[in-house]
Amino acid sequence: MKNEKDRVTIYQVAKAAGVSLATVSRVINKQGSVTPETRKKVEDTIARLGYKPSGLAQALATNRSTNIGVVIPSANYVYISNVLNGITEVAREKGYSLTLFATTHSREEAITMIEKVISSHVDGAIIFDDQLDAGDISKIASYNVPTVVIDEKVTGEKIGCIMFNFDTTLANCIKLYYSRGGTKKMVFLHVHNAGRLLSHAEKLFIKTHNELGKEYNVINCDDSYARTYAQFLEYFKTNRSGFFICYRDSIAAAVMNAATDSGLSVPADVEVLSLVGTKYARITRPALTCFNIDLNEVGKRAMWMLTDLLNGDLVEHSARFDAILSRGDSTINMSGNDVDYH
Amino acid sequence: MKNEKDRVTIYQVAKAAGVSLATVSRVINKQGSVTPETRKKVEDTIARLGYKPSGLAQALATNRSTNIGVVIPSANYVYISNVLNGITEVAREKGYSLTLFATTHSREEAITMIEKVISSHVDGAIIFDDQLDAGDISKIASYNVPTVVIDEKVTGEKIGCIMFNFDTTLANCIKLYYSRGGTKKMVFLHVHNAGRLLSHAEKLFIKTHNELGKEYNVINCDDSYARTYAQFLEYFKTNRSGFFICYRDSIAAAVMNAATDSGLSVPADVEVLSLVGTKYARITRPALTCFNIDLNEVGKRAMWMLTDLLNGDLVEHSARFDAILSRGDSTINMSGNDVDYH
DNA sequence: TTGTACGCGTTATCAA
DNA sequence: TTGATAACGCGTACAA
Repeated sequence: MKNEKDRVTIYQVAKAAGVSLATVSRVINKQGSVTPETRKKVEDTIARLGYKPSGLAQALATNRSTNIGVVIPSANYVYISNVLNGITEVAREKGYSLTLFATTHSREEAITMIEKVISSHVDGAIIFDDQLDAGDISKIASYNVPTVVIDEKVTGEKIGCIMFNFDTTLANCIKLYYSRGGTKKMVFLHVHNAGRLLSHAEKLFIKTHNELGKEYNVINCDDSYARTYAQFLEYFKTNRSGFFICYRDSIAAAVMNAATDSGLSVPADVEVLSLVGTKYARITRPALTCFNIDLNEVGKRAMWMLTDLLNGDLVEHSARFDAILSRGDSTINMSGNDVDYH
Repeated sequence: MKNEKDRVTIYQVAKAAGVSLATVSRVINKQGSVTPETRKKVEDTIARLGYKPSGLAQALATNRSTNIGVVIPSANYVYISNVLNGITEVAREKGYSLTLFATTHSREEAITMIEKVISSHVDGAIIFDDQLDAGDISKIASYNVPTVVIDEKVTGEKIGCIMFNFDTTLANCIKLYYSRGGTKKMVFLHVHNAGRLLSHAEKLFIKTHNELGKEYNVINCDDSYARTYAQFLEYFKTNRSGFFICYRDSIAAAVMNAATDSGLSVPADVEVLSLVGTKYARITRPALTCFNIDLNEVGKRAMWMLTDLLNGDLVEHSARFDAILSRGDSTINMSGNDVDYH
């Protein structure tokens, strides 16, 4: 079928088929006009030699790589892989490949990734990384790389953005809780360096409590199930109640399991709410009440916006996803919608 | 196509700095010798013009793209994203970018992805996809693309593979269960088209039972928490006991929750075991007994093997990861290790 | 130390 | 319908 030596080039195909390489190119791209017989001759030699055009050379010649750069934190979270998955789906549909640029928690590294994205000659980029601010995004766009940003408000000719809105839902929840006679003290679990979504929620949590004149608490915890579970096993030895607002399902489950394993009843003694809910909120017992944004859908939307941007017909450069309260059994007085996690 | 604003090229930098483009190239790659002053002059112009070398052109010229192709199913599973994450970590360390080729359940699509990998001119590939068999892998390797395959036995000059071993652990578990006086009927949950790992486990399950002369059951179910949960809510109306072996945590949790929500006790009435365990096995109550392979580690190992392959010094072309029984509270007579999910 | 010229594998523009 | 030939942006022997 093929020699294990060098790559078969278009030139070798041309030579073997006894035509010019221009003709081969026409056959490959089904462009221009070629005699059916020459076409067949060329196609046969292509098959015989096992020739595959080099995407690299094609991209260089056409200035189109059909490749999208994706910048995401390497943190192994379900909701991140949900976003990635949504992007993947639409990208496949539209014929784009994805080049992954995974960042750690360091901003320096994130900047490096931006440089790589620019160098990599991708047709566009989707960025979902807290380390990067509007300035960084503008920079990448200034290099003529159409970009869609997730969870950061940036606008521009070649920029689209998708925003999350947890604010309304969270504020409503807190108010509803107290208006329905909630008496447990509300506790916000602070995770260091967990991104702007959480710190923003925390600010809102505090602001709302101040407005209502209610007491609250903020507790530091690790972004790890095991450690948070251990921490709260200790915690519940002296504290026997509370309403805990947690970053994501794992953390919420840690608090909840620590509570039940300490002989407390959820939600009678302890109530728990997860901010970034995933399908795993459904497998705990009790099921977790959580805020939900369909992050798979967010990924799809991001990729759609990007293709529109690439085609020059994106009209609405900004989209918003509102968090929906998905009611589980880990809270008492929250009313919310049912969310289908398929 | 429309003309976009032109990219700053090495040639423009050379012209602006008053040197030849070879000199600029030397500065970029820190190769050859350049006078400190010329170097500074060039570096300044680079900064002033905001020049970024084109990875495409570099790759074409050097025949190295510093890019690895990754073929994985698009199914949004935790264990897949764990593998991807492991690959990502090491790739970042070694200075490689990843190009993602996501496949659906169709074999046809998987083949297409193989073609794309070959075309994309990547330096190497990591493949984790059940749709692809040894022949497909050999094909990609015949195009001189060093490849590491996960969960498929393939050998070759430019090929490495990582195998999973669930067999020993599963067979031992089954035998142990009966030898310790297990009386519940064992039930294997068959999921259609869920890949060779599961179908292999199923065969082994049946074989072991036949050898022991024990009765067993196989039940079809969907690879979805919600549907399996509903199915078993129905099931437990008439069946009040059993030992269920499930594909992954979501499915196992569905069966377990359906059992407890039907008033059954786990593990007294119903025992549940998850084959592909993840950290989510720890957040259910009772905690799930599961088989565990550190898939993050698998991803890392795959990438390590690939870099060795690329450097021509891979000695052991084949690696094996044994499943470890991680004991939870969803079974009675299983002994196993503690697994740290960090 | 620096510059010239060619190659990498395509596409695209002309003539023929 | 075909075939030279010039880009595309860069690396690199080789020469100066």
